[in-house]
Amino acid sequence: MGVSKIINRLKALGDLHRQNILKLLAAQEMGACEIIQAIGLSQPAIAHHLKILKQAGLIDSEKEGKIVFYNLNKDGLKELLKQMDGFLESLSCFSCSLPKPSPLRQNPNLCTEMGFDPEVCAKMVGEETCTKRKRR
Amino acid sequence: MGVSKIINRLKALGDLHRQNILKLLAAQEMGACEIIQAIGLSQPAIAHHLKILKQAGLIDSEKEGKIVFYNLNKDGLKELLKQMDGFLESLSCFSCSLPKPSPLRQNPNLCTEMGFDPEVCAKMVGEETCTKRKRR
DNA sequence: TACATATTTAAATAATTAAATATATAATAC
DNA sequence: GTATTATATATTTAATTATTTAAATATGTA
Repeated sequence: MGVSKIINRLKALGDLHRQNILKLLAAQEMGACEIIQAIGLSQPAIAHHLKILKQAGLIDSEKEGKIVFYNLNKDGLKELLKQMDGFLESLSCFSCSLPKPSPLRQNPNLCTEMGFDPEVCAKMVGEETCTKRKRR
Repeated sequence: MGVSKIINRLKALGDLHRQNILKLLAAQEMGACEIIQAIGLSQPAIAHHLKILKQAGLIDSEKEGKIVFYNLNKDGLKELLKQMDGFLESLSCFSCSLPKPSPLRQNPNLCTEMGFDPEVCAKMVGEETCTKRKRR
């Protein structure tokens, strides 16, 4: 359950309604029908947002009778913070190293000639993305 | 510059192409034309993504001659981590308090009767959102 | 004039939403 | 007990809206 990918969590958090739902759940546990009333969207729309938040591992649900109760998944939220930290770490955000200058600084014509080193690209974002496109 | 809202930053980060651009810039500074070749999207599409990242304060740009060079905005990225931490803090993710149970636990009929306390709602997500909808 | 990038425009795609429908549980009638 | 009705939520469908994209155009620089 606690293994949602960071991209899904970021997308889930990148919506104001969903952020508001999280804020409500921070105040207290809520049944779905309460969330509908509080947010003011239709029942299917709320169900949709709750599903996205659940799949992202940001909330939990528990059914009691005909009511489904929702709560924050604090572990999932904390894990997202760790994921963010790891992502920024991978971008060397916490090291003081100055960025390596682009080869274009030395030779501005390089852009039309050969462009960015495909090996470095493949290393950063994966083969498929980088080799797909042929030089013009 | 360093004051982008968290929602814009989350939206900016919630796209795989844009994450890949950040990863490329972690390896080195790049001219826009290099990024185009590395990612394999059209020039206008890359320009669009770069604009979104710039507006979110996640990258910087510097023009030299006809080439625009892009770099990570490490301060912006670090600030986002702080914003995330603050957001989770506001959700009490780091306190051990058990969530207050929904009043529906006691009285399952409350949902059709009166629903969620409008005052708590307003406090969490703002007046507009909560009072808009009239009780049925 | 040629090149690098940004902007505008229009098309394609994806996300959001509400209406309609389906499922499950509870309450009531018989 | 079984049937019936009502309630809570999920799912499906279709419409709307926002995002992404490429083609065309504009701007700035060598």
